[in-house]
Amino acid sequence: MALRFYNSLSQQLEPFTPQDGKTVRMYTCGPTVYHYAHIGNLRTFTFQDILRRWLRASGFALNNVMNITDVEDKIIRTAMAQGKTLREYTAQYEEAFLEDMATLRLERPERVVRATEHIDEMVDLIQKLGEKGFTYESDGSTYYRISKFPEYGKLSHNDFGGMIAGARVDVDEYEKDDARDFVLWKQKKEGEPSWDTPIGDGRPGWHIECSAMAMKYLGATLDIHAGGIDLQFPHHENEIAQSEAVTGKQFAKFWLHAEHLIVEGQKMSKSLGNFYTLRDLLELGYAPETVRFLLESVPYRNKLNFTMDGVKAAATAIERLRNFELRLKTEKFAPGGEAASEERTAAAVTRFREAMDDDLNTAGALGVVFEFLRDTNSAMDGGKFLAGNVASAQGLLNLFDSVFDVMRPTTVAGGISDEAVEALIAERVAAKKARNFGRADAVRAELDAQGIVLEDTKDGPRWKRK
RNA sequence: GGUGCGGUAGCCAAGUGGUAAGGCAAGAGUCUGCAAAACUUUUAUUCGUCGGUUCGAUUCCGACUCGCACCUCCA
Repeated sequence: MALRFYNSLSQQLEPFTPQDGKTVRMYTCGPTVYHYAHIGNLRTFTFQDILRRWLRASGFALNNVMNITDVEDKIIRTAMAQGKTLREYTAQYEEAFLEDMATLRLERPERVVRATEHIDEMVDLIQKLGEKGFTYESDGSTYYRISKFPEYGKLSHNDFGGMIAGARVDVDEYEKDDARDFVLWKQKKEGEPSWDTPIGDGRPGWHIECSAMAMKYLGATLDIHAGGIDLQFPHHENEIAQSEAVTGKQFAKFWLHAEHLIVEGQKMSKSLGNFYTLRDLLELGYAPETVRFLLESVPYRNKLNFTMDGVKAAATAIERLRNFELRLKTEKFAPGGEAASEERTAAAVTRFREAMDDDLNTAGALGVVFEFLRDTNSAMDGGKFLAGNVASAQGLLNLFDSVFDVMRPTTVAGGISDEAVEALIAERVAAKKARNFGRADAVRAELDAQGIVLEDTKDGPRWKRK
């Protein structure tokens, strides 16, 4: 089965190929930089990273644009309260966000673009919408007239026929013709940052930035547009309305939405005290790759219950993977090759690919890897895994890690060097040989204190960092 | 009220019209100077409840129930 994704637009799994057959033109909704990213945000960005990596593993090139929303009500309010310019205020969080991405090993999209640097494109788009009759002005602000776009609702599959009973009625400070209409350009308020443009002195609405930047860099029709589930409505619905009204072309072939994360079974919120940033978790002593593994382990369309037990389980699971690789690299296998082992590895590769091809079923893919680990460990114990089987097994691990990226421990600065460890181990080996177990145990304790775990195997001692 | 998602072992979590992956935890074992670590192994007659379709359903359909999300800013 070929690569396929669940398309929110059709609500079905669809086979995926980029329009030109080679390069995937993808737009991913990035962060609003008014606070540190929380673990829920990072779940979505981890999904986008997995998506990128698997597209590449499937043989496609990537052209991925991610936006940074750096102008928006909350940003303006807080920046002004702190007496800072927009840029001064957002720079710190943008930097922190990019740092968090790097820490979690999330690849940097080919282009990361700021909303404030694309005001001209937004204004241009709004003017085009105006020429086509999709806008109206009210109190100096410009709105999108949804009644002019009959397909409105096709992404969120909402019925907008009339007011929605039970839903809270929109209370906007501006006058709109229809409660559904959304603002494209907001008139300047006294003292707030603004841009003086042909459509007035003001600032852009939230939705227009993505349409403008996506089409500027990726053309009228994207292969993939991805983001968090909460953006499906109204943000993405509005992007479609803006973009398709102007181009008359389908805005995105595929819409991929990542489910939210909950913490200890509850919605994450500051009031519940279960609101975590990556920094919080690192301070608790968890390695970045442990957090990454946990975020990856549940398929993106399912809610992920983030628990401290889960983080600990993730850490142990990674240990198991690393132990296997260590064994693969250090054990002296007998010469020759075992056909059964080659077949097992080849089957695992196929099944791993099938799981990932199936809408990025990371849980299934992990199952394949762990099953492979168990069976291969058994084969090694039984002498059915030979030197000639190492390369392909390592190849499977490499394929796995090219997507999951958890094998490499995050290095801690200032630790004991590899050479020093080796020297101590050599000393212990000598002590053991001389049956000086007191000294041997002392060395082991010393290494332990340095965060080094020593393992005696039939091929001699091997070690790893905790 | 509308829309959508989900209820699978102690916890997390895949999955299929043909009789339940995997991870963690727990029990047992192997190895070892002692350890540690590692590895192996055991653990759901059962997939929210009740009906229906079927030779056969956890998997399809219906009802019910519980939980969640969105419909307003939100990854």
